[in-house]
Amino acid sequence: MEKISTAEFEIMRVIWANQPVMTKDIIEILHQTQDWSDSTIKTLLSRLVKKDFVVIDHQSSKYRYISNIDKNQYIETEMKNLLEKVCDTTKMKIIISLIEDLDISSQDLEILTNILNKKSIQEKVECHCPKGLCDYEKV
Amino acid sequence: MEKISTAEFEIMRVIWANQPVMTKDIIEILHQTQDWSDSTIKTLLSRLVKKDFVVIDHQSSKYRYISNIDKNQYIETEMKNLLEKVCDTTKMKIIISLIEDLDISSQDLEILTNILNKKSIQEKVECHCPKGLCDYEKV
DNA sequence: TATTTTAGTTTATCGATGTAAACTATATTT
DNA sequence: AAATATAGTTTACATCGATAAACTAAAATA
Repeated sequence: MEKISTAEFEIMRVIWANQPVMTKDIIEILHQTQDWSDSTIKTLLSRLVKKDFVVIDHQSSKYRYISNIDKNQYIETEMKNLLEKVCDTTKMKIIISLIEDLDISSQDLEILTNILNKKSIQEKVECHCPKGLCDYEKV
Repeated sequence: MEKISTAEFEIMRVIWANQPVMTKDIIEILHQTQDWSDSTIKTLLSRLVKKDFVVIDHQSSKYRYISNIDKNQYIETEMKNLLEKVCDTTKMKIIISLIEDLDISSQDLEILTNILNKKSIQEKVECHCPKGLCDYEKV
C-alpha cells in the first residue's frame, strides 16, 4: 500500500477535520502549527492527490479537497501492520499495555466486554513465527 | 527517536531471534527470505550499529551482534505514536478493533480483566484535539 | 606463515521525502 | 474586460533509505 509520509500526514489532518476544504484554508490552518511556505504545502497536497489519498470535489467550479481514505481506518491498518511484526504470543500483551494508558468510556467498556465474552479463549496462544525468526522466549 | 527502517527491521528480526549472532549467520538466515546481496545486508547492519540499535559483543575476539533495544518495547512505542494521531475519543475503538482479530489466552484475559476492573471508567472520554484539527464527529 | 574465509568500510546510484522558488492558469471582483 | 486573488504545475536541491560493487582488514585453517 502507498504510505502517507510524516509531512503529508499533517495535510491529511487538516483535510480530515475540515473537508471539503480549499487550498487557501489548508494553508491558513497549517500556518498556525507548521512553519512551511505555501509552496511546500501545495507540493505536499499535489503528492497526496497523485497518491490518491485526496481527491478533488468539483462542485460549483471550485477546487475543494476531500480525503479518499478514512483516518481511523488508516491508523488501524498501520497498527495492524506493526502488530504483525511480533509473535502471536505477544500481541495481546502489547495491546494490554496500550490500554493501560487510555481513558475508557462506559460505552467502550461495554463493547469490549461483549467482545471478550464472545471470544473463544484458548489455554495457550500458538506462536506461528517462521523458523529461526521467533524471539518470544528471549525477549 | 531514531527510527528503524523497513529493511533494517528485517535485520533486527534475525538478531532478536538469534543473538548473539555473527554476520555470516545473519546473511545465511536472511537469504532464506530476502533476495539481498551480502553487501546490502552488511550495509544495513552497519547502519543499525551506527544508530545504536545493535551493539557488538566482543567476547572471544569475534564479532557477534546483539540488539540494544527490546523488540516488543519498540513496537509498543511505535503503536503509541500512531495512536497519538487520533482523537482521544477514538483510541479505544481502534484498540477494540485490533482485539477482535487476536487470539487470547486465558492468562492474558485475566490480566486484561484485572486492569479493566481497576480502571476508572468515565461517562464520556474528552476530545483534546487542537482547534480545527479534530474530526471525530466527521469520521 | 600462506591461504582462505569472514568481516568491515567506502563509494555509488536511485527513488522517496522535505522544502521551496518561480511560473502559469483559473476564479473573483471591480 | 481588466485587475487581483487563489490555485495548480514545473523545477530544484538536499537528505534518507534501498540496494550493491569493490576494496580492505582480520580470523581461521591448511
